[in-house]
Amino acid sequence: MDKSICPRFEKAMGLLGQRWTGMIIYQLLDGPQRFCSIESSIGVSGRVLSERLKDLESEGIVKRNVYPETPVRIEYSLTEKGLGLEPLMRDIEKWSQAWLEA
Amino acid sequence: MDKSICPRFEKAMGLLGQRWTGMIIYQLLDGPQRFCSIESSIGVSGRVLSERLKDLESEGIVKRNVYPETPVRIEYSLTEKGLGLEPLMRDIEKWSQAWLEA
DNA sequence: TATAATTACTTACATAAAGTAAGTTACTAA
DNA sequence: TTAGTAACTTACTTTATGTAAGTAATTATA
Repeated sequence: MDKSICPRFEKAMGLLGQRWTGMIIYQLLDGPQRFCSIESSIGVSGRVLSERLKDLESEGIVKRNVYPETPVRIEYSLTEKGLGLEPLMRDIEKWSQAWLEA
Repeated sequence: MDKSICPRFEKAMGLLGQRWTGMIIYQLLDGPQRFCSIESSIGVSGRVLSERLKDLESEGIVKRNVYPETPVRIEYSLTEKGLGLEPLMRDIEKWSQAWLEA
């Protein structure tokens, strides 16, 4: 094993290369959203969504906001770090428009 | 399920969101490379690398070049479509430099 | 000359990740 | 009172990945 690749790049890829992570972030670019809304819009299972949101929160990419109304409302949003991924997401959009069939 | 997300974006994410795919493409940005070289540089198993290269080839992102020398030499390189992913890879680099610890 | 090594894989088997469906707790609307 | 929604969790099944060994062709080494 040579492993000359930058460990930060590797870590970023480890995050983004996980199933659903990119879709969740992309979805949150539209603004804060609730659990069930993310779930239904991208088609991820609750089991995995729950797992991913926890990971992303612990990485400081997503923030969990609790609004103590009745009933309580919980929204997930991107942090500054998470918003930093927008250019990247736009590149994926552009590439997919340019190179993939509809 | 609402699924208002662009199907092309979804497909792109389905590709890039697979384990190792991004690392393979990133590695190939440095130029054509042989199987065992990719294997050792990113630490992917031969089993999965073989699978991914076939997928990427069938998607037209990677090209398999056979040089009939003795012994035969096989190199993998990015197609134009694959090279189109460079800006995206550079954005991941930038983001990881800006937001992740070394 | 026999043995070991390399390249580009494939195969078989074990473990980890994801999907599915049901369950939970708190609350609301009919 | 019954049904429904939101935000999850749990148990179980299926799929994906990791690990290690095997293969075929060729080359280098003792």
